[in-house]
Amino acid sequence: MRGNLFAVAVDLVILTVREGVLSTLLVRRGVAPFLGELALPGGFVLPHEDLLDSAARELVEETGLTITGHHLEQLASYAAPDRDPRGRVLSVGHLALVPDLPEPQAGSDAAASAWYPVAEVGHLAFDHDRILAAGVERARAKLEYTTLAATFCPPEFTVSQLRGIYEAVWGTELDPRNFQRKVTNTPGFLVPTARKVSTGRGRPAQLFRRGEATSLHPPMLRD
Amino acid sequence: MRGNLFAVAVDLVILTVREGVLSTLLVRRGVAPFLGELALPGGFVLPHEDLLDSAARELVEETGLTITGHHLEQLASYAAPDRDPRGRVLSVGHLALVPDLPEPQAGSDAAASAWYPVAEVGHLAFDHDRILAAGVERARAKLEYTTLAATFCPPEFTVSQLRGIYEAVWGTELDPRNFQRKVTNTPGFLVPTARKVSTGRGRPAQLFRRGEATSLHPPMLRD
DNA sequence: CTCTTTCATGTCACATTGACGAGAATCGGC
DNA sequence: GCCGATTCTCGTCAATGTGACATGAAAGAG
Repeated sequence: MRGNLFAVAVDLVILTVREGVLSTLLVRRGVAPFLGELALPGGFVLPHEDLLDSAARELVEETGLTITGHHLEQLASYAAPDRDPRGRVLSVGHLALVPDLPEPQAGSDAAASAWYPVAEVGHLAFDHDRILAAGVERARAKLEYTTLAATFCPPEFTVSQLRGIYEAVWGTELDPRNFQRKVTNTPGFLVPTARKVSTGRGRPAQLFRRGEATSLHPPMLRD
Repeated sequence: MRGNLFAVAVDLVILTVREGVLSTLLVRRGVAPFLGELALPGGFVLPHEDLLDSAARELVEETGLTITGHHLEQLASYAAPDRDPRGRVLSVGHLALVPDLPEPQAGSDAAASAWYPVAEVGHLAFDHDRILAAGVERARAKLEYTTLAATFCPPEFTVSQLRGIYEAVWGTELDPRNFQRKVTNTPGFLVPTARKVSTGRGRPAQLFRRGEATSLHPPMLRD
C-alpha cells in the first residue's frame, strides 16, 4: 500500500476538579524516550482496537474508571515528523472528564501516576503540552454551551458544587445568585433530588442529579 | 517499537457555497477499493510531512488553491479496524472552507473531481460519510461564534452575500434587517470598502472586506 | 439568642434579539 | 420618462436574558 507507516498511540487528558482546582492525571515516564519526565497517560493502539476503545481501555488502566456515565471524546491528532525520536508516531489526543476520585490510586498499571493542578504543569514529554492545552481549552469551551460540567460532579450535587466546577475550569468567579438562576431555569439541566439537603456551614442546599439536557441554550457566557 | 503499524491518510471536506447551495468537492475513485464510488479527496501522508501540510498539499492538488487566506483545520481521526479492506489505515479528516471557485477545475490531479450539493450526497467510499457529516456540522457550529463565514466569500462582498452563506450552510432563512444590524454592529467583522457599490436588481449594496475579528461575541444564534 | 455563613428568591437597569415599518436607490417594463 | 417591483439601509418596539445588587430563609458557632 505505502511504505511510510506510523505507530499510532492514544494519549489522554484526564481532567477533574480537586478541592476547587482543575487538575490532570500525569505519569512519570519509566522508559526510554523522555525517561523521568511527566507525560500524559496513553499507549499504543492494539491491532483490532478502534481509537475510542483504546482510549477507554487506557482510562480504565490508569484510573479504574469505566466510561459509563463519564465523558470521553477525541481531541485531535498530532504527527509532527520529529515528535518521537523512535520514529513516526501519530498520537490521537483524547479528553476525559471525571469526578473527583476518592483516592488517587494505588497499585494500578502506571503506579507513577498522580494528579497535578493544570496551572502548575510545566513542560511535558513529547508534544504533550500542546495536547493538554487543547484539552483544557476544549473543556473550557464546552462548559459554555453544554451541560458537561455535571460530569465533574458526583451523582448528586448542589448548585454550589456545580458553580465550583465552572470557577475552577474557567479560573473566574461567578455570582452565586445569577448562576443559580441560570442553571435552575435551564430545563433539563438539573433534576431536584427527593427533597434531600446537605450541609456545610450555612443553610442546607438542595441536591440535584443530572438532567437529560446536553446543550445549553442560550449558552453560559464567561466574558 | 510495536508491530501494529498504520498507514496514515488525510481526507478533506472542502466546502463552498455555489449559487446558494452548500457544496463539497468529491472525487470518483479510479483505483482498487471502492472503485467507481464517490469519496473525499485525500491521500497518504508523506514521510516527512506533518498532517496540516499534507492536507494543504492535497488541497492545492485538488483545487489549485493555496491556503493563504483560506481556512483549513483538522477535524478528527478515524481508525476503525475494518474501515479499509487493504489493512489498517488511519484517516485524519480535515475541513477546508473556500470561496466559490471560478471554474470547477480541469486537468488537475484528480480530474474526476467535482462539486456536489451536500444535501444530495449519498453513500461515500470508506467511512467518508461520517467525515463529511462531521465537517458540515463543524462548519455550522463555527458560523455561530466565529467570523469564518467570510472565508466562503470573495475578497469583497456584500452583506447579502454573507447572509446567503449563513442561509446555505444552516439551511435556514434569516431576516435581512436583523442580520445586517448584527454583523455591522460587531466590531472588526466587516470593514467598509472605499464607498464602492455593486449591483444586482435593487438598490446597490455596500461592499465590505473581512475585518480582523475572528470571534463573535455574542454569538450568532440559529435556534 | 444573636452573629455569621450559605442557600434561595426577587428586583431593576441595560443590552440583545426577533418581528416589523418605512425610506432610499436601482432596474425593467410601459 | 414614469411606475412598480426589488433590494439595501435605517429605525421602532416588545420580549427576553444578563449583570449588579438587595433581602429573606435556614443552618451552625459562640
